[in-house]
Amino acid sequence: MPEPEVESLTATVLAIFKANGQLIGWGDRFVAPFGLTSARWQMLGALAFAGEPIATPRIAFSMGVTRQGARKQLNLLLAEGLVCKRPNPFHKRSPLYELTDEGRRTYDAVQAAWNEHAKSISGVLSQSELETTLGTLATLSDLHNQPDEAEDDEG
Amino acid sequence: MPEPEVESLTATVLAIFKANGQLIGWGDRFVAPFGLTSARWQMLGALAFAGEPIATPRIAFSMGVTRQGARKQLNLLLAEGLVCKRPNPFHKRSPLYELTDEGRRTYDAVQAAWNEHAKSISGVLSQSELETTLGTLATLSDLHNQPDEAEDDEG
DNA sequence: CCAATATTGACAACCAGCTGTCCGTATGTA
DNA sequence: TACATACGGACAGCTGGTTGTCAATATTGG
Repeated sequence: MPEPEVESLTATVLAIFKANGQLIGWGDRFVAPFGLTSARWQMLGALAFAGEPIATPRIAFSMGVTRQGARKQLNLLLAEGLVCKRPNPFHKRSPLYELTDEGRRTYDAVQAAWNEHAKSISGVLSQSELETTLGTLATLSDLHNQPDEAEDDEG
Repeated sequence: MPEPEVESLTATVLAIFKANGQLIGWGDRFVAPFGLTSARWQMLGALAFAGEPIATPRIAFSMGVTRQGARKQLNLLLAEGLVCKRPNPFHKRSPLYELTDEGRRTYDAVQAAWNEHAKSISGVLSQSELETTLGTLATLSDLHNQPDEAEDDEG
């Protein structure tokens, strides 16, 4: 039987895996009426959050996925007309991406629905709980990130 | 700009996605020397935790994945000799699974290494933080599980 | 100006989940 | 027993992530 701190950590990691699976599944069902999937919703969100045309590698970094993973979704969203390319004045082969009007409308509609849902469950999760959770998740992410991509060791 | 409670929830969900990705990647690297992947490590862990021969659907439920997902890993582990079938006296087509000696040895070795790692980072995450996080993740999982398990508030 | 190196998109292969379908086996009920 | 339903394995196909390789484009150094 391992020490209690090891058990807590193990349980937390397993809970992350489980929550991830549940949330992906729920998200897929949630945005299906809008013609989206969890992954595309997330990508639209990253583009909306960026606020300006942005290239693939930066989007990938901001989402914590690889360049190729982001590229795949970006190309799919491009084919669906939710995202458009803009020429990158600083790089001929790496265009910038931004939401189309339709992409923006779709995203806004989904966000309105998400806002409703989030408010409806905000009663059972206190702000401080969420912030503690956020901090723990950030720490765990940080402690297990790629050694060559970014090393952020302060302390 | 959404309300703060909605923002916290959104940030937490995104942090779950990110932590999940980082931990899967880290786990793959961590157990590669043992000839495992994150998914197989998890499966070995579920079998070890069960403590007795167990059938596919129960393992799937305990891991929060589908029957088919669990079955796939189980068959791969079977082919690798880390897991073995035992006849199920109550169901002819659904055998029970348990660790082989090699599976047990491999799992024990990985767990010893994990124990080391977990202890080494237990200093930066307090017990109470982990427990709060665990609770939040469980609540989020519960609120977003399959609709036939529990109802959602979508109107 | 040219050579060496780093970035980047495209493509392929792979891993690990999911769903759907088919068919055999259990189970409950009349 | 007989039938209807539920459960579970095999298989196929899809989604979404990963890595590796290659060719084209930037960037840097001599």
